[in-house]
Amino acid sequence: MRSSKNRSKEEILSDLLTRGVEDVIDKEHLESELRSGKVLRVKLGIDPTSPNLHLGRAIPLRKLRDFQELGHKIVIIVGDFTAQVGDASDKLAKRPMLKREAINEYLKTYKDQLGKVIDLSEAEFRYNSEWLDKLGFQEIAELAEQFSVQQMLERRNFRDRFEAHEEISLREFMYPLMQGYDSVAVEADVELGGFDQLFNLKAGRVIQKHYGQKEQDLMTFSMLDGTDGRKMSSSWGNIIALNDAADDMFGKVMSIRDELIIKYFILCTDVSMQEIEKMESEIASGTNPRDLKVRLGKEIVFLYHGEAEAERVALEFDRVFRDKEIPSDIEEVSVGMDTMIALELLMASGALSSRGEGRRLIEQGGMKIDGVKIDDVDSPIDIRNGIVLQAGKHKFIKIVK
RNA sequence: GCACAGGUGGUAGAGCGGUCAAUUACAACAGACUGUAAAUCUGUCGCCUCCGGGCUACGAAGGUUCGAAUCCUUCCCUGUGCACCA
Repeated sequence: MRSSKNRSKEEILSDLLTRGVEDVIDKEHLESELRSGKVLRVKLGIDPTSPNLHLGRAIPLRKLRDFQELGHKIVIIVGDFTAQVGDASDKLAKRPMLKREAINEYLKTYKDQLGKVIDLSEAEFRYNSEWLDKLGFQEIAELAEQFSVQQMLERRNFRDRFEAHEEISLREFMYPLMQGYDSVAVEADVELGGFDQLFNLKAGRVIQKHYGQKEQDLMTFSMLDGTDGRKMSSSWGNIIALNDAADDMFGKVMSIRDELIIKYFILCTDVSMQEIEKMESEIASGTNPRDLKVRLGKEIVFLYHGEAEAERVALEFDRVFRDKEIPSDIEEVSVGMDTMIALELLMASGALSSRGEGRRLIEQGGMKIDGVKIDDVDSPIDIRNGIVLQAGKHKFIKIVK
């Protein structure tokens, strides 16, 4: 875990309850609990539905870290059972059920990723198959009794689909029940989630009450937009993954729209709110957003790769994209020839998947050898050891014999 | 079970006998410009090509036709409505 800047408890506390927060229920109760000195059990459910966690998913994780720093116990529910069922929260249409093998596959990589944000050694991990596998129909029926169809249909994405005559599977109604039952199983005091989780989190309160437990408080957070401006989601392919290589991570941050900069600062970095507000007014008064975005990129890379990498990567980015120089560390490909036709060389470099694509790239002026544009598909290239082939803006390959 | 609607390229979603490798939007890629891999603008966006064209594609299999993503048959799948619900 990369610890946050030195913040006082009071600072953590005020950030915790407001920064990037959409809802807190019950706010007064939670606040007094937090000040009571009691150790709270703070739950976050993670469904292993894709191999990579991303910055959006890291938002509640970062909140968990805050709770940890305040001395509370965090409980990560790995939704190995629920992942098979599929949540409807973030989908307009229903989600496919995942195969068990796929889930296990995804799970393998999770702990490393989680460890970048939270302190694993102090976290409690539970798999919800532990209790959900055992639930019988009797009990499920009892859970279901806690909700009416009308209540379910009040949920926005169910209602919309209902009105549009689209399918809503009964299975999807079950999901909040399961998630709620998780809260009972681990006796959660607080549950966190994205804004889209509000309904599910509330269901947890109802179910806990049914089991005679104290109702959990809940917090939801703003959703993060991805690199293309749509909500960050693995299925859109617009994610910045916690595992992304430092260069890639920085580059992706630089490719977000300017309008998202502040939101990213709030949701994905430890930069203080005062400072963020200052930046906001700087932007308004005409500061070049690029500079702030660079700062943002560094802050984010810092969190997941450390300070040295953050500095390095920012310099590298300037070198390659501002000054148009050649990256310092590039892939090498060896070709066993003295001279090659441009297209053949391009294909041999492995940078592209089809020859048509290669032709296009050359015709569009995207192929360079040692910085010199090659504009004819057929032009012969002398292969000297170490020449640098550039295929478009991003791909650099060193050619060796 | 009955009726209806539908299955098209990474996604959404047009096309409804030839002019369809398939409108458009988003995503992606390239170029210009810039402040960056922002924004904007331009171009590209199935595979191969000796740039003439060739090949494979519109759920599957057959069929009609000189010619089908488009019509017919069967099958598979999806959704909605209705019926059934002791």
